[in-house]
Amino acid sequence: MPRMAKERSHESSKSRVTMAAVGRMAGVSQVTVSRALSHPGKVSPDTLRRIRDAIEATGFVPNALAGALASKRSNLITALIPSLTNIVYSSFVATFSEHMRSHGYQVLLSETGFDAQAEEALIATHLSRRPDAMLLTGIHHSAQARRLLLGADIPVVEVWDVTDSPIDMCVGFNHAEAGRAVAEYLHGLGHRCAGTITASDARAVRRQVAFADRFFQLSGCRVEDSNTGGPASIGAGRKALTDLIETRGFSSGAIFCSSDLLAHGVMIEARARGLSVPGDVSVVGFGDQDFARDLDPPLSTVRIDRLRLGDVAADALLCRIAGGTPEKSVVDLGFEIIRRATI
Amino acid sequence: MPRMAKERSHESSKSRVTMAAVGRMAGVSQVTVSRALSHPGKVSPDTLRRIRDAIEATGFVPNALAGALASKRSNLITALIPSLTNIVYSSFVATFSEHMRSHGYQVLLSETGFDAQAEEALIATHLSRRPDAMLLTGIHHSAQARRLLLGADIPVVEVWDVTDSPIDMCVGFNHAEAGRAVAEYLHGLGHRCAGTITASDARAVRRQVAFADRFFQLSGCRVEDSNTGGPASIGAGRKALTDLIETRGFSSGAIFCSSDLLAHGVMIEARARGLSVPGDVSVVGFGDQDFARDLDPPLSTVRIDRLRLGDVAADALLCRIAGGTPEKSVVDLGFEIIRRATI
DNA sequence: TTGTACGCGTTATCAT
DNA sequence: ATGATAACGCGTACAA
Repeated sequence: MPRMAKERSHESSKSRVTMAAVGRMAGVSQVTVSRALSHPGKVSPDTLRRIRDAIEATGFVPNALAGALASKRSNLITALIPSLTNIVYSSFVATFSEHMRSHGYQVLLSETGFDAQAEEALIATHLSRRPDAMLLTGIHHSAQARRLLLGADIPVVEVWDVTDSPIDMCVGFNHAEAGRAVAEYLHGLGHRCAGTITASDARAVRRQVAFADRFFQLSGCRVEDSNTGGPASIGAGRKALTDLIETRGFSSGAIFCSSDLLAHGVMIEARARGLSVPGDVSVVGFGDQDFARDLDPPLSTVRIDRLRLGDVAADALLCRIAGGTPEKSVVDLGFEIIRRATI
Repeated sequence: MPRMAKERSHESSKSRVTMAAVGRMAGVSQVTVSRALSHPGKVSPDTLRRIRDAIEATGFVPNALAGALASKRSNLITALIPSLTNIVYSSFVATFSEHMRSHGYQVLLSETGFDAQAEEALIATHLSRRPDAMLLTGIHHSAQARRLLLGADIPVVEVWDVTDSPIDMCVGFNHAEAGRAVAEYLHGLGHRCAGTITASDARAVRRQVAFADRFFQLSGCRVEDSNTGGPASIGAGRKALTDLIETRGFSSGAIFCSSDLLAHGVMIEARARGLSVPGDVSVVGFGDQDFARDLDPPLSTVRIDRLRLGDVAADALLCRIAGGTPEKSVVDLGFEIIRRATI
């Protein structure tokens, strides 16, 4: 009994045209197809044409998995951010991604939800894709996360914060300094009473604590804080002002919010309560989101150059990938207090 | 002269511990390590322990590229959305990603910037990673894009719109219907004069056109439109109301905005001009973003169940990946007009 | 329960 | 300018 040709036991129906197939059609070997794609100059114009025709005809799309496996370069960058829906992070990562894309890299993005355990798990998953570099948000990571990263031995940039001991490189600003600066600024403007509204974000809390300490130091006024217990939103800001007023004895003064969104909520709630801004309550946001200048009155805030942050982080990674050493492994981009009409 | 061992010409310093290495340390072969990871039940408890110890000791992270190449399953889903910073899309994709993650898939995300050419290029790049499925936003794609997708022969879901001829599956709602519904709703409320404010988004424009046609049909009022010529924002909304009033002769009536953000801008600008909402101008947004209910007055809008959209799209893909056939290849999720205090 | 052999589709090296 | 060949690190089939 004749043995039948063994069937492919593994029938997947996905795209199956390979460089070898393209090569056959063009009358060359697989290697030449590979060369035609990566070093067109090293292939004769005539074969190049035939290969391109064959690619067109077959709809060939190179298999980047195989390429990465063979070359040990995935052209993949991995990024972990706390939240996709928080525009502060998404706008930053959009810049970062575009910068990377223009250099031939794709960015694999995941949300950690501000959770270090989730981050750790994601780091492992991401590393399994063998990224050429990785971006993390913040400087606090689980011990295992650090171990994994160190073991992976790829460029890593931590953003939105600064530290003397980055895993590899870091780009951001000092949150405690920012909190203190706002305290000093408000005090300098004559404010003697202040409250804070803070979302549940560790960096926001550090700003708040620094603000409260410094403001107390300067004015002797104990700063009441209302923590939203969740992500920043306009609704959370309204609730928090209510909380400050109704349960924490806040009557008037300045309010430092951990985000512009909260500040916006404060403005709405204040108006609804018949309180004037900045007459009865002054408000300072954080982030200088684009709507801040468009509110009425325009919102005072702290500007972080998010786009620059994205670019600097991307450049740092690209530099290290190229084998270089960045001038500084820690870049403090600083911040800027923007005075508008709410203080 | 003795031949020296050939050097690895290809020194990359990245993580190089393999299953084979783990196997050596545990005293088993590479396959057994592979099995220990994917089918722990098929490995004796004792070797399983030794393998796990070895993994722990070496910090082994499996190479998903090699795995995908061998198994023809990448556990990667690719998604293309117009904008990362537009919360309407980012909140949807966050749900989608989380849903996929919980099923063992990672999502590779890119922004098209509402540009079909950019989309086409991104589709090719994404396909090179051999995703197990793909998500696209919208139903209009370049001919080449369709060709690529069809050739890739993977599940595809198109979201945020519906059509009778999806590439594969589609989940969304009918934009023209939504525009008409708002026109009818406003007319039913007694409005006889209306304007529109529209961002430069093809779907938004389709809603606007349908709205204008229907409203004219019902009331005889010619609907003036102000197109923002860019993405939606509060600032754009303020400008557009100004434009409507100062250059298009709009004095009072209802305004249908293509997004809640624009509507919010309209409310701010109206107040700044001493116009009352909804007394002088009534406003309807689109999207029901979470802040809509927190504005003062609360914003009327059209709700799209974005989270459900993300879940349904994910389930559709998962179903097809599992080899099943979804009950319906086109799912119309509809929309809901939410009346709050601005109309 | 475990191992051997092979193939996945590409890049790198060396030879022609 | 082009090709042959050997990795790359893992899954799958099959044998032991």
